[in-house]
Amino acid sequence: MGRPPCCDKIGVKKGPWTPEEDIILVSYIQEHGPGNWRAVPTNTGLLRCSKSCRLRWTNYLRPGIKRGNFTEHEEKMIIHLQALLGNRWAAIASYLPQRTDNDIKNFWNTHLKKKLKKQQGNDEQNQEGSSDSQSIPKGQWERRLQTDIHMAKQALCEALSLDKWNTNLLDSKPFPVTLSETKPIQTSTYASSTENIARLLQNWTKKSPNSSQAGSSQSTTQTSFNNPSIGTSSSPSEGTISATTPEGFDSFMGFSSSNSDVSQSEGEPKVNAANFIPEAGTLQGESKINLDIQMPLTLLENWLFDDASAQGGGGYIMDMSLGENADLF
DNA sequence: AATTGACGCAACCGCCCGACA
DNA sequence: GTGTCGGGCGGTTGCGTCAAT
Repeated sequence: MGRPPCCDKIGVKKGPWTPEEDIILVSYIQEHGPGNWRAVPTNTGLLRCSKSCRLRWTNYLRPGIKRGNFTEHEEKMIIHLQALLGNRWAAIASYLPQRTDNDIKNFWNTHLKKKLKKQQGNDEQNQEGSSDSQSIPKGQWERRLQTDIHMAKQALCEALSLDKWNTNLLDSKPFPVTLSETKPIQTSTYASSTENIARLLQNWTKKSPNSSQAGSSQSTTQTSFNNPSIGTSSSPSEGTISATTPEGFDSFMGFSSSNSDVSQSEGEPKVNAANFIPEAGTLQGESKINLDIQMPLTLLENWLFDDASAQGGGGYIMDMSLGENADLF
């Protein structure tokens, strides 16, 4: 059987997070950086499992998360990447740094799965048993394997160029969300707010410098979020920057990197490519596909390119269904 | 206005893997 | 070489919201 729970269930709170808990967690991470999740509940006094803290941070509190509707552009990227990578949401998410794997997974399960099924239902030459993503064609497995091999190579490359990375990190663009950009806290829409709680917190800490939690972390508010080397420098993989990946990937994929779709719909603050922040990639896709960014055209991207060519190029990617993709192999 | 079913999302659970002693 | 631990990932569930009846 599996391992015992990461923490005893007695006294561990479950369910939705409260604003207070969020504030405590973010304050702590601002001071200490993400990582060592085991110590978070004990050090913060949060009655939460370490996993719960980590998930809350990565899926909701982490700076740079884009919420709200998926754009058509994102949707098509997800469809294609899912066809290539399968349900490896973390890997897929690394190409959409503003989205969490959980978000993508949910979006896939609630929207795209149905959409594709419907699409294939309309397809006259629909073949039995091959429609769902669960049954992965043999060729796709081979590609997966090749992806993994490639990732391993990339990891080696990265390991050999760590110093360069760290230098780049320190020179990298600071966390783009400034206090002037933040909006007033809207407590009434807390849970579903499109505002990132971290932004709220930055605003909050500014507004209430006397608060014990915020006060102690205020001096680190900017530095922690601005400087990715703080608190995360212990992990080499967390020092990677994926900021250029989506752009390069987008442009490669034929999407306009200046596409306004990249920015947010439904009233969210616009986030352009320049607003990709190191943490967004470092804390999300982590060590795997982020490695690809060192090479403008990775093997994976070459595959995509091959696929595009095989399909006659143009906007095929946009319209490709899973079944069609399966036929490629 | 009340009920009900569908939908979407946040969070949890179980398993796996790598690091380390 | 082995066991333990911490972290990550994918699948699943629970609950709130909203539209249809």
